[in-house]
Amino acid sequence: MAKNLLIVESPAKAKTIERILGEDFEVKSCYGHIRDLEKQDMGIDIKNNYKPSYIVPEEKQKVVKELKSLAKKSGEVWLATDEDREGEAISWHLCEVLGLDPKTTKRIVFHEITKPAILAAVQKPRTVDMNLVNAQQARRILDRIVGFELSPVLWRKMSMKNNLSAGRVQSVAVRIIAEREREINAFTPVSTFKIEASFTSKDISGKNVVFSAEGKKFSQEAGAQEFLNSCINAKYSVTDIQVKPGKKSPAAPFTTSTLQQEASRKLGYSVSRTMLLAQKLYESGKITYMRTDSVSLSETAMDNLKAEISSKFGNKYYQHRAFKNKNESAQEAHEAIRPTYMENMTVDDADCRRLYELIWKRTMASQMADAELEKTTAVIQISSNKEELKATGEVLKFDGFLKVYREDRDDDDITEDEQQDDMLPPLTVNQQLPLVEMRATERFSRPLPRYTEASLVKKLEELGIGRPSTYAPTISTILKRGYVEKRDKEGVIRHFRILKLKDNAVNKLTEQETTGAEKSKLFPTDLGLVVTDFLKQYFDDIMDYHFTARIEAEFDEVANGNLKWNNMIDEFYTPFKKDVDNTIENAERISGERELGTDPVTGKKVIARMGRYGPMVQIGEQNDEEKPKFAKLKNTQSIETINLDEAMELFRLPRNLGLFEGNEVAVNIGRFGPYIAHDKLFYSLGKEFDPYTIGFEEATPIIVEKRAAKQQRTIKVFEKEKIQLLRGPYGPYIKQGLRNYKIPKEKQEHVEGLELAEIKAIIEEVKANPPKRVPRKKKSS
DNA sequence: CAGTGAGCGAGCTTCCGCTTGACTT
Repeated sequence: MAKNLLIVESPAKAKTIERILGEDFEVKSCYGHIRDLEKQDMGIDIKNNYKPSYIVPEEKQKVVKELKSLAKKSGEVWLATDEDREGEAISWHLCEVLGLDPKTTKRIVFHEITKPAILAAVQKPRTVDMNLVNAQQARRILDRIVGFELSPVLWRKMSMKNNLSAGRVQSVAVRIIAEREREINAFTPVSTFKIEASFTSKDISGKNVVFSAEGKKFSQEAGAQEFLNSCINAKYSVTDIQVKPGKKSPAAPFTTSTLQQEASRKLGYSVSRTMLLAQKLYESGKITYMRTDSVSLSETAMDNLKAEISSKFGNKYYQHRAFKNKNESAQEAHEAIRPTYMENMTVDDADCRRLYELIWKRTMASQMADAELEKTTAVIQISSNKEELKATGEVLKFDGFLKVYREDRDDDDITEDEQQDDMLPPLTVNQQLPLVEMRATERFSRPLPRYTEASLVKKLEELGIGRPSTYAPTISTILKRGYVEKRDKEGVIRHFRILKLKDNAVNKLTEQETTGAEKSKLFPTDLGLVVTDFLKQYFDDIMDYHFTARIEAEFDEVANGNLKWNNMIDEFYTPFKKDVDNTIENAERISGERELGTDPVTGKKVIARMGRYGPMVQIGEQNDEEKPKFAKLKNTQSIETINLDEAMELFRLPRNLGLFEGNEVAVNIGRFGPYIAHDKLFYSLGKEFDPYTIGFEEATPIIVEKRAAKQQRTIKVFEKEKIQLLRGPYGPYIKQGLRNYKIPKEKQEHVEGLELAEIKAIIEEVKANPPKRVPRKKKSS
């Protein structure tokens, strides 16, 4: 009898399942979706009740062909795609393409790749759930409509029109970044003076140790001053000691989002790097599937963990825990991310090791006992006034899960008053405490930090926007489109005041700190800000943070069979299309224009705005008799924050530094950054040079050095034929005009001896057999 | 590689969500 054919989405899963099911089944993978809407006319027949037209994309034709021929030969086809909306749709598309009847074809589901789960699934097949499929079609069609209607609006209305795009997910992601930036710009720090005193007491071994206690906060320096004055010559004694038990519980096992967050905080990985490494671990069978929103573990895994924890740390450290998903949008088609075998504490692959160990620890900790703490608070009385001081300390009584893992937190989750509690020395009520010193330190409130890739993912997940498989690609998209940039920001120096009471005298001093420094954060570009404002103005519905949640509720209604998908789409499309048409008709071009003031020399208006090639400033207007002068903004500047002085500074380029070897030395900023132009040649300026201040003495050595370096790279030149023999980073090569030609390996050894005829032959050879072009790897974060 | 900032308008771009692929500048 012919074998059964069982189709899953992932090839790695196929292998495992084939082992479990044995001889009767051949298990194959369809590699995700096999069909998509065609691009012509959006792939949707609006007039015909939104009828979708699907095609098998080029890159999927091989898989589809193979599945078709296997299906023909097989006894029965089983559909085992993931148990979620997308998985159901994939099963239906498979029916359509393989000529199977969705009403009778066996459809099975499982959430975990374990023998009991899969054998149980095979025992109770169902058929494709068309309501769920329709919910997916509605999702797909709505996303296509939003993306393919909105993007062209941007092409029409933006002066910078190079493949701009808009979409349900990406545009809201940019909005999140844009709004945070504006909050930060609008933030005014408020300072307070916090009282902190340090005392000495004896520890258990009788040694004198210093500990600190905190008091009132004052909003003004005068209040703090007055308080410290009142403490001169005061005595301090303990009036009360309270000891309270506390506990800490471990976090749930990893989902895609929490893995990305922790790998970012603990290992400094970008979201895409985390996913790349996780994919490698998954493909080599080391961890379970890495694109998941589920926090649950399989029974098998739980048993495995119990045994592992008990044998490594003892029964006391084990605690059974079943985690529930707090996230309403979760579809839970898979397990949480965990090691496949807990007995493997690490992996050989050095690249993957740190991520694996992180997953191992988090999984382990999730089934371990709470950590037990003891929190001590001592109240300290001041003899000369009514205020009290409080000293707090924390002692770990039982480490529990902290033995293996401690979760990191984002800056914005840590409240201002929180502090790291250390141990207190043993204190007794009525004990007199000698004061070391008391300080009132000025502290400034801080704005929320800018988003990292990972904290953006966290925010998107909270809003139910995007899916585990799209978090990393979404970030790549908004970076690639130039809506957002990932970069560092240097901090600025700020002074703060300290009032110090020591030896019965109060003194004032000023210290400085760096504030506002950020590393690898997401900043909106002017393009991102301007496009966000535009979309918010004309499409506030789609830009609403809860838009996705709202339509998800409707997709659920479709999935439950209470709503027809075409009706749902029509309800959305009719008003949306009206907005699109109205915007195209009436909206002004997007410029983000901001008037900065007037040029002190000419008295003309100075304006910052978006231009054809990016953000810029201009003196004068288009209609003036004289053409306006233009200058590009620096990378770190923004239309929103640049002031008149900074703008005028930009017009100082190009600068002429004088004559060198009889030719002018000019400095300017071009398409590729700052450069020196000299004798028709260009020399890029490194980061260490500032084009606005660089002088003749600094500029000429750059010319000389770069020229020498170029000489070194040049092996031979044939002026007449415009052929150069050069040394590049990949070895010697031939350059004729603008084209480069690779020199065959066997001839690279003696390039110096290559003659013109031989070189020409190589060029002809390469032209005749052009090297296969590999699609350039997409730049990812 | 290294200007530009306006308009004409051919032909093109674009979405989200599933999944991995394969090779030389």
